[in-house]
Amino acid sequence: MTRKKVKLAYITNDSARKATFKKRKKGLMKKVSELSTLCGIEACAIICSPYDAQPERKDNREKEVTQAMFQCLTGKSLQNLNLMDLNDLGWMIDQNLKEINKRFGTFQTATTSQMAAASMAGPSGEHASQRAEVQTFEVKK
Amino acid sequence: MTRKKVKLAYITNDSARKATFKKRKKGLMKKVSELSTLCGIEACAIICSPYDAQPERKDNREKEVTQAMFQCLTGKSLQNLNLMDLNDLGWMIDQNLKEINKRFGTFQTATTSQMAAASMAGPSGEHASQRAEVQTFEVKK
DNA sequence: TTTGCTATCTTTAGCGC
DNA sequence: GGCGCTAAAGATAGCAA
Repeated sequence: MTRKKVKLAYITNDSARKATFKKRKKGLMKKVSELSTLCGIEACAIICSPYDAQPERKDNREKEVTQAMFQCLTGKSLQNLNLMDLNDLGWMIDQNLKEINKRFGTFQTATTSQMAAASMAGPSGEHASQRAEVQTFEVKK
Repeated sequence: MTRKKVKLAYITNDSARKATFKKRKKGLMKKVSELSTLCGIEACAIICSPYDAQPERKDNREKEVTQAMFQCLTGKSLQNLNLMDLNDLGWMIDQNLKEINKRFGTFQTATTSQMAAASMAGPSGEHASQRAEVQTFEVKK
């Protein structure tokens, strides 16, 4: 039982990697929660994971998604957002910022838009199926 | 040496709380890093902290800041952003979104803007001195 | 596949400097 | 204030069912 000390390298075995991911994600969530409670601060972890894939959902969730996003960035009320889905977050941000950029070429978020669109588009538009949770929140790749 | 088991509650003693914060933040960063390496995923932690305050810096850092923000949200290249400053992140988002809202009352980010502005403004505009790091990144309150 | 177990490894609270 | 130490508490790899 737990003979080896951890070799800090990518776990090539699929099931072993997923098992470790699940255990360590749980532990990480607990750590984040404890740090928040003990020190009276807000904290969250963002984990971009290939797991927890779901069928696409394209319904309108902009309000929930953006609220979660900004609560995360501003560190407020994260405890209330546990496990909230952030499906299509990437797609939404991408579309919003492309729209902003299109209408405001000289607006100060123009570089943001371009950069975000570039970083999120990827080679094959895989941003359309992102999925996430807050505290600890995951983004489906 | 470590006689008590942790009482999961706010540590009222100032120096003890800060000491615990520092130790646990370090541990959390290590956990995040390990999870990322072992499972081949991108991850970051966002810690909103009252510590590490700095004199205000108002220079133009929008590009860096927004790049870090979106890399964080999209889970790309986080390893390259270790300890990058995100000074004035909150202020910038606030201003950007207020501007967007002002020009696009019916734009789909309008609710985002209002919510974000409300949540970040606070009672006394303290968002002007935010400071942050990525992986694990902190936001000065 | 998931759940439970636990020996072993890792983190960290409490101290002394 | 910070750093180093140590033992208790906590996390988890490997296995069983």
